Amino acid sequence: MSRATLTRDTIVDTTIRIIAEQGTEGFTMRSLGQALGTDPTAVYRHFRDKAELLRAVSERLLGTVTVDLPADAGWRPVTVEVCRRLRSALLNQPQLATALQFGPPLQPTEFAITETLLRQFRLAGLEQGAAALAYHSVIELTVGSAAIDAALHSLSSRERSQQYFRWRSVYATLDPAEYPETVGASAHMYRGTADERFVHALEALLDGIVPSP
Amino acid sequence: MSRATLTRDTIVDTTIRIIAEQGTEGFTMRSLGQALGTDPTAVYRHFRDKAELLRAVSERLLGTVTVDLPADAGWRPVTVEVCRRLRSALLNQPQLATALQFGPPLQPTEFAITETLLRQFRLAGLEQGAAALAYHSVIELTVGSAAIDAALHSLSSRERSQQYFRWRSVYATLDPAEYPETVGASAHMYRGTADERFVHALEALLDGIVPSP
DNA sequence: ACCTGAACACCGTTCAAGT
DNA sequence: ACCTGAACACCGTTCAAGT
Repeated sequence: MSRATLTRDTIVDTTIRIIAEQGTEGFTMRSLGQALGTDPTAVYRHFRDKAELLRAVSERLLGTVTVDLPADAGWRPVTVEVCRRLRSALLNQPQLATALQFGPPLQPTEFAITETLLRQFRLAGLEQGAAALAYHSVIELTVGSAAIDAALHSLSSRERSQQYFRWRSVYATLDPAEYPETVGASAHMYRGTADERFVHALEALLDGIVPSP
Repeated sequence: MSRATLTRDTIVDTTIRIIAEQGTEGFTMRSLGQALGTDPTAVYRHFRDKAELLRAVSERLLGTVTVDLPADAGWRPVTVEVCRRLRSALLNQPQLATALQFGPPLQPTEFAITETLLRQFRLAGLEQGAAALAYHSVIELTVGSAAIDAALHSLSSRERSQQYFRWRSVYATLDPAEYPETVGASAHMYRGTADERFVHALEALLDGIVPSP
């Protein structure tokens, strides 16, 4: 398709598009070669291996997380915004949310995320040690939310709603003698969007980290 | 090694052992066949495919999460214990924490986890809708903590500590002009064990979900 | 009834050969 | 300097053949 000379940027662009359209498992070096209109092995001129390519992809995706943040919104809205963007970026590359990465050795954009979040917690009045713990806490929640939602991310919002509906039905039809609470709460499970549930969880976590006066 | 006739239980046992020793990527149907002393394809007599085998593995691992819980410890210690056990089980099968699964269609042991957690939140005084949201919140945090820690899980505790030390050093040697908060908090990052950090985050989340009176 | 082993359709990656 | 394409060492899985 894309007919220009092969560059790292072109390759990263195409990789992101393939993963968005076909999911992680649909992306292979051969499918990438076909989308680029080159031999599959031509990519190895620009990236040492598949892992380095995916690292470049994550660098690109995470680069959007800390740009153009509202300047004077206060620590809490900024924290929520950064975490929502991070979750969204992770959804676009399940391999990232999944494991392996996270934790240094990181890339420049990941340092920017760490710095931004730590700064918000310091602005909220936390000491350095408490800010570090708070940072680990929100990262764990964000990664988990993305990992759970990743499987449904390639679905349309309509299909996603149907899937949630189906899951509620599964809970609703369990044996009420054995699973009374699950049956009772079944209508409330998987309610709203995954992003809304994530924000709710994040707000509760922030309430616990920085109790309001 | 194991010389008995092939059964589903034997196969699941051996799979868990291989994943524990060599990690997820070290487990292949061929390595499984070798460990069982059979042809690699013999397993297909007992499991439709690799996915069904891994589902049986997760069923086995998650089966330990809700057994023998302290009867009268109160909702909060029980919640923490269930989440810690769940996290530990997920660490033993990174594929589970990773994605794809979670969310129905689930297996019996997963329903037991859902029921137990919902029950604790009801005991804590939450309405059904609030209990469902609380359930989603703690699951997200638990899965995320396991996913982040999965990469280091096959290391010895000594190697793990060294890794954390190395990561702190990375943060400490960043440019303090660009990353002042990260450099300042570097000594506090990745402090203690991953389990301790997880419990800290979980306690904060529970504080936010059920404010103390 | 259960296991074997050749075979198939894939992977990521290497490397000599082309232009 | 960059790309090609055959080839290698793997995968998961199928299926006819063995016992």
